[in-house]
Amino acid sequence: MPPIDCAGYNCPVDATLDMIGGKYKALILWHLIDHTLRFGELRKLIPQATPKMLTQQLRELEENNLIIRTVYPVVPPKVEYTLSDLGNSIRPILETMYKWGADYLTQNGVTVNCSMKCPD
Amino acid sequence: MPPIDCAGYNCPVDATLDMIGGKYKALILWHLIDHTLRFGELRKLIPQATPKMLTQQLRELEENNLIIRTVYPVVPPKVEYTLSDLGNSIRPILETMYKWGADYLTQNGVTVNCSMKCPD
DNA sequence: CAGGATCCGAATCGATACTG
DNA sequence: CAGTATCGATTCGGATCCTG
Repeated sequence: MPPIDCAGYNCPVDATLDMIGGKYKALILWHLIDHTLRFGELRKLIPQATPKMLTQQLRELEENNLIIRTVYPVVPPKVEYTLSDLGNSIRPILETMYKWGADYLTQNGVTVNCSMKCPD
Repeated sequence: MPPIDCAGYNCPVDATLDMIGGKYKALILWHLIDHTLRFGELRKLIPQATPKMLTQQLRELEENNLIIRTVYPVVPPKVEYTLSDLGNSIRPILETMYKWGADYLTQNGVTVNCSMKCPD
């Protein structure tokens, strides 16, 4: 493992955090694994996020090329979100974090009764 | 704390993000791997963090039991920070994120020339 | 040496209302 | 349906000065 200016903002770990560290980003990505979803579906899956926040997070994920936004020129409007290849490549990170977090919560008496993709 | 629902803020991935997502937390944890460090040493390793921020992040890491703060009752004051077992257990996450981030940066033309523990 | 205290501007987040 | 626009509350982060 190669050198970089550790102190700088370009540490790989920080770069990763910048990509998925946003308020609802991990949740959005997780929901999109193996699922193409529409805006309204994401709203239902993540009700605590206001439309504004959801839009913002989705736009940032799109800018980072983690997700693909497809607009169908129909009425009523239809927009679908799906993971890009880059988005898919991040799956191992989410899974590693999921496992650690689940262990941690469990050991602290929190019952983890969902796979985080549960709201199905 | 009772069961959680996916949509709630207690998804394991979010719990993990809450623990290591702070401004300099990943960096601090990374530096502490295999190293016990004093406050002043951390300051030199992470010069972009003001003392205030560094203290704040360290306190939060301590509250989450990721690090151990040892105060030696001497003058001048001497305080050492070291990873707890829980802190050590998070290493795989940091490494997974490091690898993904390094690949990403590399593929985007950013030269990653340090191991993030480089400032040695 | 290792911080605490204080001030303040910037950024984030949320609730609500409105639109093509 | 899939967002915008606006406003206000909260939080974050940095600069500066102070202390046991």
